[in-house]
Amino acid sequence: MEKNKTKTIHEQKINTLDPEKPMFPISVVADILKVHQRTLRIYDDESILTPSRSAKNRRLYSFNDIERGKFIQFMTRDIGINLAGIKIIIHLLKQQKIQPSQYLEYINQAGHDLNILKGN
DNA sequence: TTTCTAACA
DNA sequence: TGTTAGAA
Repeated sequence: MEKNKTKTIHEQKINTLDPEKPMFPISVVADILKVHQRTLRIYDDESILTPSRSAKNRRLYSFNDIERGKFIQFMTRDIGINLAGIKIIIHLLKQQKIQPSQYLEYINQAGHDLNILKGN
């Protein structure tokens, strides 16, 4: 019937939902974040968003990587901070062990507190 | 066909 | 930031 069924349903479910599992190629992420692939490669070069790599050296982004990407876009587009600033902020968030799923909430609150939000 | 790096506009 | 050449 089903070939290659070497894992239990339970294990497969865990794999599917693991937010750190590298799954998406650069094209998909660029589309989701509405940025050029070039931009994602620059983030990678600058150690701002560093996906893992496949055996063939292709970038593979996880759900958490995409959350980090949304956060980066929010900071660049809505707050107007540059990459040097983003680099520092990400470093601080990491130190404080803030999870990627909370990045947007965290920085949005900070933006309101400081009245530095553009638009919205 | 897609992604890679590097370089140029 | 966007585009492209050439390789893999």
